[in-house]
Amino acid sequence: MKTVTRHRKKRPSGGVQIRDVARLAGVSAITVSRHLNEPEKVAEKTRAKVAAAINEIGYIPNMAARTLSSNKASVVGVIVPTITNSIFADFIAGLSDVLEEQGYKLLISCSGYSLEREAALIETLIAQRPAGIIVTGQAHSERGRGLLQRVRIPVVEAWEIGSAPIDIGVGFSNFNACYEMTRGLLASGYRNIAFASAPIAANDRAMGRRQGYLAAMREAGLSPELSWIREAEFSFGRGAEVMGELVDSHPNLEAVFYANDILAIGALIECQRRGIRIPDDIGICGFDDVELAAITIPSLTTVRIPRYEIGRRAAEMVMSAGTTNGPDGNVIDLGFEIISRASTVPIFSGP
Amino acid sequence: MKTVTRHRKKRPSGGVQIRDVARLAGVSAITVSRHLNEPEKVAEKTRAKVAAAINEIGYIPNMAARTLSSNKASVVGVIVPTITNSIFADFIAGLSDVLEEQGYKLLISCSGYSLEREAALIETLIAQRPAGIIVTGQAHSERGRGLLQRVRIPVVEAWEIGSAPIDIGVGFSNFNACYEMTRGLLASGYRNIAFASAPIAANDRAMGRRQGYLAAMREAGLSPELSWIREAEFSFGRGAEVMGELVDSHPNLEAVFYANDILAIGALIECQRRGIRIPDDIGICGFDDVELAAITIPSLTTVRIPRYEIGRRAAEMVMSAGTTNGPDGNVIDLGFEIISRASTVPIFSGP
DNA sequence: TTGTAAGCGTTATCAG
DNA sequence: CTGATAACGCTTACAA
Repeated sequence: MKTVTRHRKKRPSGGVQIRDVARLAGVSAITVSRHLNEPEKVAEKTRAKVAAAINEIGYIPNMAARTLSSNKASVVGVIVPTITNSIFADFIAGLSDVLEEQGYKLLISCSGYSLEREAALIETLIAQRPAGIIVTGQAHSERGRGLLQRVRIPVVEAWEIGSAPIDIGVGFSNFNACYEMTRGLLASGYRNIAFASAPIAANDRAMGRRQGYLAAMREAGLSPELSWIREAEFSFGRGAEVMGELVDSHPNLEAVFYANDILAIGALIECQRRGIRIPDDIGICGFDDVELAAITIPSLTTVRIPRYEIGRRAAEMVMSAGTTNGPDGNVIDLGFEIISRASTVPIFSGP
Repeated sequence: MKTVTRHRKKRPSGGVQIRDVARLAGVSAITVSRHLNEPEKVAEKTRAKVAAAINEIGYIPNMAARTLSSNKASVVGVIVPTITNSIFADFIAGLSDVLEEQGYKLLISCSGYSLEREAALIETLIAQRPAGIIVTGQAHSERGRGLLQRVRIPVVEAWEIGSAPIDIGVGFSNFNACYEMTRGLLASGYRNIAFASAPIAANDRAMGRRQGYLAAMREAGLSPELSWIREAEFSFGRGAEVMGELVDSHPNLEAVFYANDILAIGALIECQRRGIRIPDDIGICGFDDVELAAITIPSLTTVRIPRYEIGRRAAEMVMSAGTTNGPDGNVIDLGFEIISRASTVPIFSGP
């Protein structure tokens, strides 16, 4: 008879494991696991021993193993167009504050305003098996949308709630916000109002804002020509350039509505440079209400949006999904606020 | 004799697995794994079958399992004080661009300028078993430092290279940058120069900047009293307030060196409000060279630092660690540049 | 070039 | 309240 002796193929292991803690504490691995995850199910005395052992050898759990074994993730993924725009930084701060409190980590990706790229990022995000996914806007490529629909975890679409969300929507209506601001400008006497936003391709928020402006203008019997509607990359410099172009080509220009404050502040600076008086010669308003908008000279009329709060609520929805996830409670409108300041004549808004 | 029949305890599984792909393609799981990780080791025909199967059932790999099995992570962790400060947003953009290109995901945490919090975040980060860790600065709590020293993955300390790094340092000397700028101000004739920075507790970059200023001043035979040295939270508003305080209490004030542009621009606005002429009455300079600094009126003299590049290089160092990780090549000085603009008299710097 | 078996570090399950 | 065992989905080691 032949005896085959097989060597245990022990692969080189990294650091301290749960069984090392168990051995030291004189208990089994599962008890250590319980101590970590359901301490109330472990006797006081055992708990003390385990805690001492963990502390002594500096054990740090392996989340990859935990995720695999329990099928419960400790990370949440978020995709924003860019982290460089401060509104998304504030948004992420909101997410981060809630998630870290709950012991989750945040996996951040930037799509660069490309829907194709977004879809690729969604896929690599799903590969990480996160507890939830938070994306920006409701516009996705077909593939991206398909992935989000099939994935079996909470999906939050943040920043735009115009359409029905795939799963959960948290944000405000970009259309309504710009519609209201434009109505305010019209009510204050402005007629020849130009509009500039970020490029609208792959950006449903910018698109919604433009549509809101157009709807209010048309309602007032005005039909802005194409030359009154601009797209500009997000920067002070581009805001300044657009202002110059508009002033040069439209002598009858009365106001410009910039769909973000950075463009608007660039415009403010360009006017100061050219000696154009704001609001006497031309009214300017922005969107976002960044810190700077309140202290420029003149201060900037704008739309305040709850950037940080959108992050918080989005994170909370991911955490509580399954609990509150009724077919009705899946859209959270956090609203907006018209902030009338010195860069326009006073704006009266509301019903 | 008693026969014990054990049921296979099959736990409910989530989605599509590698074995489903294998079955469909008529190969073994390991072949699918190879197709994904080392495609050159799989025959052309097999590859096609596997690719078709993956596509057909929409297989997305499980990174938790891959990480556990291969002991190779697909995420990198970074800890910054806050994501709201645009310099860290640019830094993260640099990290992100390199890492995503390499197929890695970025795990971001914010310490809120607390070293205790940083240590806690380092621990939860290590729990994720990332491929590397990138932290801000070289100042850490004892516990945080211990964790970083013991962890067996690349550790990059970014933004300050004053001391010997734990593993790898990428950034510039905050001391030198402020020393040079202060020398420039002195060489241009300013003597009564005030200095304001972010709070220096738990912030070795701010501390280094202040020390650089002090060293240059002392070298010039000047010993600024405490009232000339300020700390202010990062905001336009605080910059404006500090400017007001300095002007009110120091009639002989000639210049203010703000250790970040946001404070400096707040000061610029306060001066415009008060009718203080810049640079005629007082010189103002900043630090960081944010976009706005170039277009304020007057434009802001400042120190340009390679924020995005620091991110890129930090990421590259994490990726290549082990390859290039000699005892000498572990500090990368990306330098800085004095940018003389209109908010001071011209600054001549350099040797 | 492909396949088999074992193992990665943890937790679910069931037994005591 | 505690423990033994199998399983999570993938990759390494080794074999064919």
